[in-house]
Amino acid sequence: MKIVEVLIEYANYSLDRPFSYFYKGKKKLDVGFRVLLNFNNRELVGYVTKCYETNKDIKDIQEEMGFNIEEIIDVIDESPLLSGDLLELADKVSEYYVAPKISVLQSMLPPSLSPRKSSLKAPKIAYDQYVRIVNDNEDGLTDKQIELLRLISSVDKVLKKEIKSKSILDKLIEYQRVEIIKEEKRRLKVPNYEYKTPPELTYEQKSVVEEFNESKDEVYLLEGVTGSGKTEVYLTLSEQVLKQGKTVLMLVPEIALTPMMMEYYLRRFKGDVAILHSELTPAEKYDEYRKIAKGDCHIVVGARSAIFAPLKNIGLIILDEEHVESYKQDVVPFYHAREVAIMRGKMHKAKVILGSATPSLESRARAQKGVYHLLLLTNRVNNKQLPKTTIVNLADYHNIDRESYIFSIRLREAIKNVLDRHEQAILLINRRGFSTSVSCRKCGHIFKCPTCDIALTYHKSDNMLKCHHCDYVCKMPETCPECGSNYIMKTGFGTERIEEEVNRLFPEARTLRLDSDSAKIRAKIPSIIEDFRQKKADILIGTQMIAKGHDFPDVTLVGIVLADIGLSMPSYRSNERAFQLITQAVGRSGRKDKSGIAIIQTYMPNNYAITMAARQNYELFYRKEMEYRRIQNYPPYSFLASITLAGKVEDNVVKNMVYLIDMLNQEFNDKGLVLGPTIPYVPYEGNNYLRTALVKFKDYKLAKEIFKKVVSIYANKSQVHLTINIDPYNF
DNA sequence: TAGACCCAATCC
DNA sequence: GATTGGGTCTAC
Repeated sequence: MKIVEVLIEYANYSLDRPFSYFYKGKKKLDVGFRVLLNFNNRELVGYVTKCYETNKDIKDIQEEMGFNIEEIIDVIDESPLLSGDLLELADKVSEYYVAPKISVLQSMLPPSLSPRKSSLKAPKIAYDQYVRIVNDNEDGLTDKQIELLRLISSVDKVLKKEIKSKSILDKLIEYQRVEIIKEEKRRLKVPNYEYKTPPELTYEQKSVVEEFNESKDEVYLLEGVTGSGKTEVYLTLSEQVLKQGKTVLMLVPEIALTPMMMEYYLRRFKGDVAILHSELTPAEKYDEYRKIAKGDCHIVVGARSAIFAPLKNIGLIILDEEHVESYKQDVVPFYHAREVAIMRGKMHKAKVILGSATPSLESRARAQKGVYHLLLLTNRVNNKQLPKTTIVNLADYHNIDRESYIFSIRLREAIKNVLDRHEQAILLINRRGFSTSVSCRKCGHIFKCPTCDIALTYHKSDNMLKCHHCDYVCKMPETCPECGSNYIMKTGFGTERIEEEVNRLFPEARTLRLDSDSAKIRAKIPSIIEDFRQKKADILIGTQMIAKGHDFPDVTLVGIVLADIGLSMPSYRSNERAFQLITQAVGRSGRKDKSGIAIIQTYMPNNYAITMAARQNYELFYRKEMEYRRIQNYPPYSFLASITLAGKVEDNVVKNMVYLIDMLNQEFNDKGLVLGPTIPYVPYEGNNYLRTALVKFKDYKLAKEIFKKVVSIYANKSQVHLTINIDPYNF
């Protein structure tokens, strides 16, 4: 008989401990297996963390333990899901982020393997059936049978479904001349790109590669201006690592950029590459994951969760565009792929490269202190000039076009010039939809999301009101639900409105729009980008999706329609975000032989994030922003953690929060600053009222112990539910 | 996390 | 006296 300790699939602090069961069956069972079990009258999936053989009587065991134990219902897996090193990593992640351990395991594994009940219904291995020769003796066969036998033997193996004459095949199988073999199928179809001879590295790229090779440091920050050829450095170093017999983990930020990096890696390394990103179907993820686990490939290109890819013997981990916020998971366990990459790098003794043109302040500060090794690429590969950039002050009415309240005279003229010259333009507005808020002119009622309590955005294309935080949608009402009047007012604008405005002012222009609405349909993003690259449109309108990484040779104008969005967001990072977005967007303009221009419209023309971005001056921005962070005592000068309480009764939540803040103040004493209770930006979620406290501190170890204490106190409170977010981004 | 259980309020 | 609902407790 075996005794197992399991973690239950509920990611809850009060259940974040092992539960014991026994197993008398014959199936293989060990640490890392999923099991089906009965837990408090419910059938659930558990993850085995301990497993040992015993000869003792169950009665005695129960006596020893002090409670009754049951037998598990069934063993789900035939082999352990996670290798020892990934398990160790899971421990570190759950420890650092003060997160329930099962939540980490659940985020590490693809849906089909995740320790939760729903994984049992998720896609399984798919097989292809092949026909293969066993014996090519033609004696006693009919001519038709011989014909098929010869046909099959001319190739190594053939897909069964490609053989039309089923009855002849059946005979050949019966006579044991051929057999059917099953092979695991790869459901993700990757294009077969042609290999291109890599370009000769520039002098600068070469010296970066050399500096990297000669150094023994663990973490590198590769800071390279847009177009300085970071990708080629990644590819070169990846190739080196592969030659040493080690593997490479390449992380990219989200969908919009993955296809490009995928293409580069597939071109260079062909079938040695597995792809793992959020846009894959569960079946595809499962296949890729298994392919990696079996050791069938040595490179993984993927988004955030790919940091947990089951690669063995990792030699190099690269995070491209390390500053991008999508590396931070915004639900439990709230991990940041960069931090996990560094943890994993240490475990494997693998080097970690963080690459960006506009590094996050924390990374750059660590590089400054020598914690990371700074590598610089300062020249653009093709000596492309930086675009000439103008900031237009929207607060000055002289600048406003009479016929359009969205475009200034300057931007409108620039668009016209681009169209006249048959070049292309990109217009960026970091907000999708048509109008950003809808209200009743008569009674002032603002249309808000019933589950999140934030303003709904009007989408004209389907005449719907949508919540940009959850997936709530409703038809655009004709009358006000409060007072019945039909004076409904729409204010603010997003991508849809810009597109309409462009079509009105420039009816001859062909436009394309790219935001997460148009990207709802899978695979539409690459096709829109490709259409624009092939000049099937003159103007591309979009959100930040279009700002990153893409290279459009004919774009000579980038217009940022309203740079202020994001700056007004209540976050200590809003300047950094705005700077990064504008810098990236402006960098899209111009080509080799002719420099482009960029126009930034704003009501805050003197904001340093905007002025520094216009000049593409990272260094100066970094210094100014660091100064601000130092004065305000924000990261990287301190650690940050947010604690949120959620509950059905608002009063209750507030009272508990006040009590919690009191407790935090006592615990931290003068070693931390506790702020709150604050009503978060999304104040209401899933029928729960939310309140948040923010803690600034310098001593991480101390804070972690305090948080653990807080968690243990709140674990069993049923009125309020507590979550902790270490290094949060939205405060 | 969610079902069981308990107690009180509410209904006929 | 039965039914409903909310809050609390607990799981191996």
